[in-house]
Amino acid sequence: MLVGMVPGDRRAEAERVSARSRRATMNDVAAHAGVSLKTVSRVVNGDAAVIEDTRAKVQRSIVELGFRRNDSARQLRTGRTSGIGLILEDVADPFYSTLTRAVEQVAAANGCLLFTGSCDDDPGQEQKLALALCARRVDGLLIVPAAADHTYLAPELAAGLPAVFIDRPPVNLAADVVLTDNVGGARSGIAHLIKGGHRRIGYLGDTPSIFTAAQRLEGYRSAMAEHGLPVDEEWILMGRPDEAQLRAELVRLLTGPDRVTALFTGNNRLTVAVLRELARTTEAPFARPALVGFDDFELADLVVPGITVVAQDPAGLGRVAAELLFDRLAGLTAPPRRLTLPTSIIARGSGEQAP
Amino acid sequence: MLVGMVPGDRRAEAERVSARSRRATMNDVAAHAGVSLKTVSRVVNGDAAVIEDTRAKVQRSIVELGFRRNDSARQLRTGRTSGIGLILEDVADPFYSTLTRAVEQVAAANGCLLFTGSCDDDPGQEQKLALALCARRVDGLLIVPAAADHTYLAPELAAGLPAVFIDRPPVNLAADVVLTDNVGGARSGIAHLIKGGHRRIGYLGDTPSIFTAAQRLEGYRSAMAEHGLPVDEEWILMGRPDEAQLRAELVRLLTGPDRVTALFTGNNRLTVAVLRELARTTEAPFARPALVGFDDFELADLVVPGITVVAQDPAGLGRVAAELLFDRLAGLTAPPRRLTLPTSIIARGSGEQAP
DNA sequence: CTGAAAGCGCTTACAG
DNA sequence: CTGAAAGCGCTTACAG
Repeated sequence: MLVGMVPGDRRAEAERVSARSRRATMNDVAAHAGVSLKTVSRVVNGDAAVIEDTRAKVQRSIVELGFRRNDSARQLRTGRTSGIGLILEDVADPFYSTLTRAVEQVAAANGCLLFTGSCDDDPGQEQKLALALCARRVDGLLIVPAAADHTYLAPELAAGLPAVFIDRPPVNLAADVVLTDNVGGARSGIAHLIKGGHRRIGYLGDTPSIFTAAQRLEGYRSAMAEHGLPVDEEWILMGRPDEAQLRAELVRLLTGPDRVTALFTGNNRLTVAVLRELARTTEAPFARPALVGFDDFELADLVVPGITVVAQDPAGLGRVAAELLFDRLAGLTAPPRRLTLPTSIIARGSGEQAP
Repeated sequence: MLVGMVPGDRRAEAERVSARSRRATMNDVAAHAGVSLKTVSRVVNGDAAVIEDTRAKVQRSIVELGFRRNDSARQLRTGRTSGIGLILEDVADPFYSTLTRAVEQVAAANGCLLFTGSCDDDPGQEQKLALALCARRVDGLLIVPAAADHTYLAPELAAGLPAVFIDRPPVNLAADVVLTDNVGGARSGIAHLIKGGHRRIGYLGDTPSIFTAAQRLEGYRSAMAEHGLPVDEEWILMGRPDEAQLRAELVRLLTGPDRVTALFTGNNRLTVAVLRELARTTEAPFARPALVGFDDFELADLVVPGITVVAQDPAGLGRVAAELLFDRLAGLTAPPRRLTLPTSIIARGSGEQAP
């Protein structure tokens, strides 16, 4: 008992604590209604085989006692949790939040709740989240992976857990995966610039160890090669530069006799970062380049000129992956599948600028 | 057995099914290691009081059997799920996804996983999600409410469930809530326009039944009144117009001798919708008004002119609410609290345009 | 330092 | 249409 409590407080606290530690159970409801535990279970689960009179009596006891079924017990008995987990880089990123919403909708349609967890591209965090979800016995797992090795999941998959990877394939693990056509998307974006007359095209991509970043760079190289254009390695910039670095690199790329006339940015963060730098330099030391970005983003149509993008389908990735997961839960047995979603070019002006 | 299966398939399927239905338990590990169930429990939970030799033996059995603790059982026994739920309008909206990320971080810091659910401002959906989470016995609930009545949660709170409301207060229920200073924010935005010389200011807000929409409108009215400016009710537009309606209303507001010289938009969806309409009408039938929007958004600095906003702190809302929730879980007993987070004006050009 | 027994709150399998 | 018994896989309380 805390210092300064009066007797009334003591009772109030005892009630609070006991309320917290003990809610009405089916047994309590059964006793209150004068029926058996099993009959309460039938009523709670909407089992038809209960006479209306009994049902009403039980229903009254349920309301009176504030009973709500404890799903932890149900989960333990049935082995199903009606929950799935989604692990991604950062739910605050519009790409991932759109994907999350699509997953949520498929989950809801299948009577499942959704756990979400951001791992910030940290392999350790991914593993920690994934195994925590496994311990909770989620019915399935959806992962935008950060790890470079997924053998840690092998025992879980062997035990029957279905997992679907999104946007990047699993490593050292056989599992379903849903991807964007990164190579084809980048290739089409570069081809678009080449068709517009550009022959010297700079490429800014994410850290090359990231699957999608490597794929998109490959698309760039293959498009250039297809059109018989040489690539100067100085035109390629991979990583996550800070503002100052980016600005310096842009100056380097966009000035001098060997400058590029167009830029391709490998994801929307890079596109926006480049836009911000270009906007800051109105008294620019360089001519504004043509620009095509991988990934659409809100307001891409409202800046001037509008930004031409290679659009992915984040909602489609989430939806297709979740549907595949529920196919597995419904009993689909087939070798791991790899699905690839197409991209589309949305021309808005920045990519149609002449050299 | 499916048609076309060969005996090998049958065994494979049986193994798959049995793998799904039966994982190694602590009992299995105990038998395998030749120790008692309790000792396995001690090892799994990192209990110090186990001699190293025993610990290693158990650890080996755990790995060999692919054991992972079943948290459903643990949850049933302990009454704690180490999970919290977050219900909001739409996780794909940047405002909510930012908020979600902040909640996730606080949850992770407290060893909790996070359930998220979007209810699309549908009261029925909110209730369904909330009660499903209650049945799972989440340790706490975070709600951006859609419902106009929360008595349905009273039995749950009475049973000890802590709940914190975010962005909008609960109705007919005593619970913690974290709000944005909507009245003050809108008032400061309007005052900013008035200081710039505007006397005729149009107001576009969300459906007035939404708490924040009503509060912000109140801020508009009070700022106008404070400065002795009359408000023509024709200047006020509440709701969610489609493109054609919005365009018609903008033409009405922005043309003629009685036109307004500035607009205040009550949320970022309206701000963007207005921007889109203004951008479409380069051969506009009206002069471009000054514009201040409630809510910041990405790229607000990249359109021309940059958009002046009254910025909220979505991450702050999520963080503060989650911290309050964990304070309650840590035993804080105090009357329900109402916290209000301040807004700030970010001037970028659109709001500094002269009448 | 280790273990045997009870029990968390449900559903399952079976009986009548 | 209704019920008594067993058990899901852990942790708790207690004993030695």
